Amino acid sequence: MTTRTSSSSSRGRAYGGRSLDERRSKRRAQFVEAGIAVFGRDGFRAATVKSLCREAGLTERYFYESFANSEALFAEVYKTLVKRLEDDVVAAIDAAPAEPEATARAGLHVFFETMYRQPGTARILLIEIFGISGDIDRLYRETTQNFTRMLQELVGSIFALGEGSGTDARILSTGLVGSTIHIAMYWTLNRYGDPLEVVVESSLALYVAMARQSREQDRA
Amino acid sequence: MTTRTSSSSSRGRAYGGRSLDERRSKRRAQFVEAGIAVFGRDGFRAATVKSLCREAGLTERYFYESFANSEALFAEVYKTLVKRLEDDVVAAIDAAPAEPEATARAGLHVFFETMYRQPGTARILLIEIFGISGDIDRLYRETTQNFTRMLQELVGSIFALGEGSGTDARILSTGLVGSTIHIAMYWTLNRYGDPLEVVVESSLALYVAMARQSREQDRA
DNA sequence: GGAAACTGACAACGCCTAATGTCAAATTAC
DNA sequence: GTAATTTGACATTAGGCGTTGTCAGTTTCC
Repeated sequence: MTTRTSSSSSRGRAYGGRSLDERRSKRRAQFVEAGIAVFGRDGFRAATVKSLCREAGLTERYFYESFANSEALFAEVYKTLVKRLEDDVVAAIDAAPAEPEATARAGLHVFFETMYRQPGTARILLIEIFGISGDIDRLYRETTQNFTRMLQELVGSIFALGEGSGTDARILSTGLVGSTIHIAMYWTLNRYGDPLEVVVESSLALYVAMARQSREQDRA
Repeated sequence: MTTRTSSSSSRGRAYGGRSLDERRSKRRAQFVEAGIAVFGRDGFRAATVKSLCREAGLTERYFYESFANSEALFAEVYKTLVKRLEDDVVAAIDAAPAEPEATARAGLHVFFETMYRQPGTARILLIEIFGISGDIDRLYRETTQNFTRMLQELVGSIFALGEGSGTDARILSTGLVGSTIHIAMYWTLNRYGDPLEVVVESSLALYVAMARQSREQDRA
């Protein structure tokens, strides 16, 4: 039992010109990058704490300083990659002509391009995420729901996914997101055998078809 | 080094009124059923050889008689469940009115009903299948491609997924299959919060929309 | 300059698992 | 009936992994 209080001056002093918080968060970031590399290359199952430490150039001790276990790191890695992708997609959408189809095309282009240029990211976002644990399943579900909601707001307001004949707009959006994810998965698992543009246009076609269908049903 | 040849009469005699092959294949089947139960309940990662043996009511020895490891059993379990689902879907399609939309609806209904009634099956087919190993990834890819091909043949010949504006029919089918899978996944992870019929109709709407789109493009 | 905190390399403990081996009891063939 | 095969329960081996601990060397604070 230590009597040292948190107000003690001996706690968290500078080292190497950096404060404790700075050092800690830098190490944490190193582990996240290491996780992106290792999980993307070897997969979650094959990744060990030791291999993550080796990749990060740090020791186990600092791993447990920031993460309870490798699953916690994986969750952080996943969130980081989703955030980066989301930012890129939003940036592309903002830069695109303010027209529904062009907007969707721009977003999809960035999405598939990322999957193509960063196979590790693709593996983590599309494949490794499944079957790790209940918590990770929940993370996936929440993330996908966020994306679906974003899709409904960004594109859905223009594309107008109407409800007709016993369908549900959220499920329709889920289906569209799923078609894109699955095409990406298929593309990734097939080592990117089809040209990027064909993949983008095919994926886009589903959105366009659904939008047109909804428009006609709104009219009726 | 044994000098016993395969023609020896001492090899594979009857026991309990059954031949060696019968006993072996029965044990094998027991393990497959146990795998369905355990993988579906606990997931692949949490399943151990011992737990599979306990569930099957057999010992490790017989496990290794039929399977090299738990991954091999998982592959067998997956194939078995896919086969059963495929048979059910085909049966429903054959029994449905020979009209495109009714056919698709019947198939989707059986698919989602199975996911609903057998959550373990849903978990194995939709979630556990990912990230186990490269071999299992390949199995998933091949299975999905088979389903996609079946979709193109069964429904695509009527729905006519035409190629227009730089799209590819196989990728479109992949997208449709993906939308269905993803809706099922979302539905499963959300503990079946939406009514079965709404899920079926929403999933169907994507096929119908895509078919209509293709028809119009064929005309042009 | 010296005490205290920090770092990094590595040891070590304990746990779990896959996979193989042992052996007595049950069953069958001759 | 008896020898050989089959079965089932259990032991054993070997190794990997997560996690915590040790300790000498470095940096900082006063």
